[in-house]
Amino acid sequence: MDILSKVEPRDLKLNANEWVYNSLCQLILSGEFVPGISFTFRGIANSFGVSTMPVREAANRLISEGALDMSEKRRITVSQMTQSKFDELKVARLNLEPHLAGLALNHINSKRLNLLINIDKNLDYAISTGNVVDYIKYNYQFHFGIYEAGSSPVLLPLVRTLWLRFSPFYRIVAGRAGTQTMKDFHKSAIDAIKDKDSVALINAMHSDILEGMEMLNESLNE
Amino acid sequence: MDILSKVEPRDLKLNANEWVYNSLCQLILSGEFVPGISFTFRGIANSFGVSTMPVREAANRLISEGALDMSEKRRITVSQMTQSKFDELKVARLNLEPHLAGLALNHINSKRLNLLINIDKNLDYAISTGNVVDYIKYNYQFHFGIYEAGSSPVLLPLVRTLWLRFSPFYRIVAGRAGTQTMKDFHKSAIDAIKDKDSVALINAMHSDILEGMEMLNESLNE
DNA sequence: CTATCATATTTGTGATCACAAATTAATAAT
DNA sequence: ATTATTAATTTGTGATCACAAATATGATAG
Repeated sequence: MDILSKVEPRDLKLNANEWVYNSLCQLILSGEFVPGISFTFRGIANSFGVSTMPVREAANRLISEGALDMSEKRRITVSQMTQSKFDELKVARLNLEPHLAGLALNHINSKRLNLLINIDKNLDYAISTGNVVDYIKYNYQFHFGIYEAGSSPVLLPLVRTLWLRFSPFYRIVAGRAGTQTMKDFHKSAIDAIKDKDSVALINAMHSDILEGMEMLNESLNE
Repeated sequence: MDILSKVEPRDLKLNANEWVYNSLCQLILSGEFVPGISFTFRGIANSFGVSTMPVREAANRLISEGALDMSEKRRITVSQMTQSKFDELKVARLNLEPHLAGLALNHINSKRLNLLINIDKNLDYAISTGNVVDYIKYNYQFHFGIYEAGSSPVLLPLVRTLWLRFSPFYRIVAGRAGTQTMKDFHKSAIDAIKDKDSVALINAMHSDILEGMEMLNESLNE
């Protein structure tokens, strides 16, 4: 698998293991890694042109975060989803993310608001053209564009690990339902941000997550 | 620091890095590690009688989970608590743990119930005798005795990382307020389990967490 | 006694090596 | 052609080494 072409070049100020970790995260969050795909330490190390050492640190971290599995004997795989895991992810997202958005609200300035509006425009375009890869990317950017406005050193990394777990499954959705049926509540969220209405934002995010997870859930059961 | 004497001997079926990881977790969760205490990879490796390799994997994992910090330049420390981190931990706990308890309720059989009753007895004794170490231990056992009854592959590890973050601060509480003022809602929780009353259990856990975190919070501000 | 600078030590990081265990390929037997 | 058995390869794990950067130490000057 050609990995280097899909990954940011290494910033030499960063450690090799951080570079590999960030890159693998990016590949997972963008839906580049499909559930079931498998690797080896040496294989990833060769792809990145580093030794196995930084790969072990990066991959082991992702394994401990539940994004990857070390299993099926001696292979690193993108975790398979199960119904019960999915239900827990849904609960965790619904209970944490709206609150996280609420915490961030007061830190969203007009510059960031415009950024969000722009991201949402790109998202709509991706939906209308059926571009799943872009849909996944912009949806992530929209949510974390809100969350990252605040500084939440505990909740933000926690929520990121949730996204690492379900993101690989967007690809499956796309293969089945396409993007045409996708709904979101981003417009309501943007309005709530404009109004600085915390309750409205929390409700919008809750609805958005619920809608998105319902959609994913349907694909899971087919 | 003499670590080996406070740690389970190595089970040779386990990898060295898992042994080190579990041991460090145990030391953190039991309040053995106080905030600010610092280590080096080589130091820990010597304490455990292994090379730095498994220590790096274990410690890096704990760092990524937020339990340890690699900072203050080249030292591994138990993270300092801040008010904002604490508030986030409180929110996360209140939003996840009661629900986790609710999921577990139907899997708590009479054997486990008796175990919980017994743990709570030991907890009361620890409180009355001012034994903080035992208090921390039995409080952990009580909560996770409930949570672990269900199988929650997502929420349970998530919640465990929250406990890894605030547990070191019990020691500070103890040094200030003692155990005498400690209240809990374990009796209500036990009653709810007996009645198989999900709502009552969720409420009891919520109150218990709120109470415990309020107590910790007071110590944080002194 | 204090502050400054050069030296020595210790640190995390990444690469490489050794090894047993597991996987895969190749061979033989039916 | 299919299965059983053996050989070859590849795997994760842990130990060791090299090295630059950061820390600690000690000497020197005021």
